[in-house]
Amino acid sequence: MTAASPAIDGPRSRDGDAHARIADGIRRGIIDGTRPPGSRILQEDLAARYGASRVPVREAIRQLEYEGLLTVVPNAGAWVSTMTLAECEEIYRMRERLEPLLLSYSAPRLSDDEIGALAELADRISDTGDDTDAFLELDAAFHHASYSAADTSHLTDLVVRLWNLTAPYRRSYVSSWTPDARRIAHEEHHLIVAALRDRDTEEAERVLGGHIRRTRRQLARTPEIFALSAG
Amino acid sequence: MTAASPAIDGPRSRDGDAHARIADGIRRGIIDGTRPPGSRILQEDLAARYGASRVPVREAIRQLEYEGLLTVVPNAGAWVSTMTLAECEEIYRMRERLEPLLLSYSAPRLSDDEIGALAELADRISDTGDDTDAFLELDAAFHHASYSAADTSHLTDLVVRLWNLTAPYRRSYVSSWTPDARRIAHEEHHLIVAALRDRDTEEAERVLGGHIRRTRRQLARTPEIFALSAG
DNA sequence: GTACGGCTGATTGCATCCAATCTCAAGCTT
DNA sequence: AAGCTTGAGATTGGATGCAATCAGCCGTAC
Repeated sequence: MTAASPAIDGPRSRDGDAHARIADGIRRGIIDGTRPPGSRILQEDLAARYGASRVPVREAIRQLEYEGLLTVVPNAGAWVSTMTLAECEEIYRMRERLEPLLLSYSAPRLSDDEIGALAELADRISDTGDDTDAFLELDAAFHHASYSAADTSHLTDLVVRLWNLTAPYRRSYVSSWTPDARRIAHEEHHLIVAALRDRDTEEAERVLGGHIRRTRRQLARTPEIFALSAG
Repeated sequence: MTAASPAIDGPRSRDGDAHARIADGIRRGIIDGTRPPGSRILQEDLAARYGASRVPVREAIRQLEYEGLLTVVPNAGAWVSTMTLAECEEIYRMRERLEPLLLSYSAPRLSDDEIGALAELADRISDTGDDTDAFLELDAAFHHASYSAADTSHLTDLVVRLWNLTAPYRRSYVSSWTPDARRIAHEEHHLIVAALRDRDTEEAERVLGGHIRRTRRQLARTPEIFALSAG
């Protein structure tokens, strides 16, 4: 009864991370679109899927609730959170102020090699054409790498969390971009790399802030992607 | 065995909020100094104190871990998080960017009456003299009230969370202020009120940002309050 | 005198079990 | 025919119990 999962968790031992494994799994499902906004989360399903009991599942659900990814109604259940356009804009405004700050921590500590890798990533992003999945993956890698040298804890976590919150909508949003909009995004990436090369942190902050601000304003012009969230 | 707490939780019923009650209790203890940074959190203690079992206690611990208030080590236990000066400065830099944003949401929606109440609060803060406890309470009330009209969700929660994270250190920090430093803080409160009265949101943002920035720089000059955290 | 290994108590991680609550549809009343 | 009530099944909330792990202590060997 306990383990639907075959043998992979054989040790039945207490690594003390069952809840973390489960939370990671749910989170990944939300980010990659397997669990769309509004879909139900059943404790027993997850327990079976991860070969655990409902206790660590409940801990994972509680954690994801506080990350904002799940909405829990007492005695009723948990659902993947849906966002309104206004909420999504709120997140983007927060990112607009926080990510330049994070970049200001990271930029002075990036090595020349790391900046070179960023330049290469920016090139590859420019080559993605209209392949949305490729763009999403490389775009996340680019920004993440640009922050990688920051010796911050809370700020880094928060920025990742804000990315995750909007992840379910980013796919349909990005796929609606015109070729022109894509081109501008690509150019902004190259501008960030140039500013980092110049060791001009302020300029890098400014370009990044504008990058996020521009995507926010564009988001406001595509409200239809939030209509289907009610499921 | 189950209930060491006398009778207050009599209904034994499942409101579905046992974990929330417990989390609130621990959080309050951390904020008011009852549970100082570094102090141990025992699951069974809490279960007894709140007349619950360890299951909801664990959910509460998971939540507070996510908020950053607790540090959990697998198979070992949970402790109230300690912060270094660098971490605390990081939090202040985040607040420096986020609280003006939150104020920009709230300011246009504050009624004249609410602004009048803020003015009165600012006056009362000016009268606290060197009563640190009174200052802390009124200062929190002032800023909270200035944000109260914001129709935001994630941003509001986050700002509260950031306040809570530095709460254990704010008391000893504020009590180290010179009369001059206190006077400047009081004046900044009045300047914020004046900007709100003028319906000049940008100016209010600017003053608030400077207010937080100034306290951050002052914090950097009193590193000794972080020494006693290992306790 | 000091370092190492095994033992005991305390504490955590997780599974299982039971009760309370919700959902939803069928049947009854008006 | 529409609305309300009632019951069964599904699902969650919480309590209890047990195994795994950790911290500290004592005894022993060198």
